[in-house]
Order: sequence, then C-alpha cells, then structure tokens
Amino acid sequence: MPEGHTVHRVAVLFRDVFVGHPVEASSPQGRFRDGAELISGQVMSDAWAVGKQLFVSWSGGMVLRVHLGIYGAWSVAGDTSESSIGAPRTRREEGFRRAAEDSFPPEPIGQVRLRLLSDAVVADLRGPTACELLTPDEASDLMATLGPDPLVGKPAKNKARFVEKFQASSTPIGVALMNQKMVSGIGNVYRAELLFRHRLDPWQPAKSLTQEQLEDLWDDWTVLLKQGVKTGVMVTRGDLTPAGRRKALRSSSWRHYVYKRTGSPCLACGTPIAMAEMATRKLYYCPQCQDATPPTGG
DNA sequence: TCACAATGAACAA
DNA sequence: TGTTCCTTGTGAC
Repeated sequence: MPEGHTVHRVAVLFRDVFVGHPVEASSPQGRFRDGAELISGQVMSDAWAVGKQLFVSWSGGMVLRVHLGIYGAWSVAGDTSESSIGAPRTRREEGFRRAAEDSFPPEPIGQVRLRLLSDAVVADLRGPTACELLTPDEASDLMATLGPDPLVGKPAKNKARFVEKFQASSTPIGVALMNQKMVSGIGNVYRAELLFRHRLDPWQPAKSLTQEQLEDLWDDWTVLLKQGVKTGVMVTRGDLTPAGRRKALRSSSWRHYVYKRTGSPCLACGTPIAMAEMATRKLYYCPQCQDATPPTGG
C-alpha cells in the first residue's frame, strides 16, 4: 500500500516492463485525457521514485508525476508476475487478471485515470491524488523539496541530511517522521512501527534525540524500506520466527507491533496498545514501552 | 443504501 | 484548525 516501498516497487516494475518501449497512454475515465494524449506513443525513458512520488520520463521530454495518496493503486496484467501495487483492490485485481488472460488488453475496471499499455503489459492507475505532466525543471524543483530517501542518492549523505534536519527541529518526532520535507516515504504505518521499534515517545521533540538515536532510526528505516520493496508488504515486527514471517506476508494481523492494535496487549510488555490523533492521523503506540502520554490527556 | 474509513496531502482561513 | 479531493471496500442499517 502506498508508503515509500510501494512507489519504489512501481518504479522497479516500470523499469522492468516499460522503459525502452513505446507505450500507449489513455485516460478511460477522461480526467487525464489531455495529458495522456501528450505522451501516448512515446518511449518510456526512465521511471524512478522519491519517497511517495513516482516520476516517469518520456522520449518527448516530459515527466509524468504520480502520487497515490491514501487509496491510489496500479492494477497490472499481462506478461508480468505483478498484479497490484498500491491500496488494496483484491477482488477487482483477480477479475482484472482473469480478464487479461482471456483477451489482452482487458477492459478497464472502475475509475481508471491513466492506462499505460505496451505490447505485453497493461498498468491501470486508479484513485491517485496527483497525476500530471511536468517539465524536467519542474520535476527537479519538486524533488528538491523532498527529504532524504534511503534508496535515492548516496547513503552517507542521506543519513547526514536526515540527522541534520531532525536535530534542527523542535517538532514532535511523531509529526516530523510524517513530514515528507523531513524524510521521504514514511507513512502512518511505518511511523507508528518505527517509533515502537525504537521505544520512542512520539511527543518528544525531534531535536531531543541523540545523534546515535537518530542514526539508528535512519538505519532502521533503510532496512524496513528495502524489505518492503522486496516483498511488497510492510512487515515491521522483528520478533517473528521464519514461520511467523511467512504468516505475516499473507495476513495483516501478524505484521505489526502497534499499528491498528488498539486495546490489544503490547507484544513486548502486555500493556494495552493506545491510540491518539497526531498530525491528523491515527497514531498507535505502547504507553509503557514508549513511556508516552498525549500532552492534552486525550 | 448509506456512512465511513483508509498506508496522503494541498489549501483556505 | 478545518475542509476538500481522489476511489473502493466494509459493515451497519
């Protein structure tokens, strides 16, 4: 689902199946008709992700930017093992892939903003919060506003930039982690899980963390992101046996320490997991392990 | 049939 | 701080 790992996965897929090939673009839904016409028939030059943003460059020089938001997703069919990347669309994905086996390309299902179609693969985009064409300069400007992404650029430089930004911010760490200008790709699941994994109080100012704590946090984010890109699933528990990990890949109830576990016993100490609003999103945490209490007593 | 939530963020005031 | 947008699935009626 759409945190940073998702978008990197889409970029990998596109590089694998589309880059170097002419691609037909269309907007079955109609809301991106003009943009689709501008790039249709061009060769996809490159595809890459920075945090939650996907960039796709074309032989004509334009750059497509896609942001999935909370419920955007790509449905994929044809000559690829991928089926769906993004928010859950399970039922529809199955129908889509079956339809593609009968006749290629299959009819679009639902509100398809953008369809990308090559000889062998079709990718349908539904529900994005952003889908637009940019000039290369506009794309560069946008990328420059984003915080470091562990999979973009040089590791040492990224880490230093992360530490520097957080040491300069008095924002609560639980808010800062969700700010894409501070660090790229972390969403509501990774936020809660990273904070728990490091036993951090979400309301503690970012700058109050030690250099070592910040470096550990960055290293851990790097590990989680790489795992997420590899498997397509956010498994954030580090206490699972190999069998437990396999279960977690299939069932969401095994994946997380605290996310969506309100009232259930903490897997480390047994204290009921708590939930509070933070940065307009639901934050899940262990009051005991993270020594955390919402400031206004909510 | 309807309200609502969901892994997000821009924008107005 | 509150509102709006994007799409789909679920669960309450």
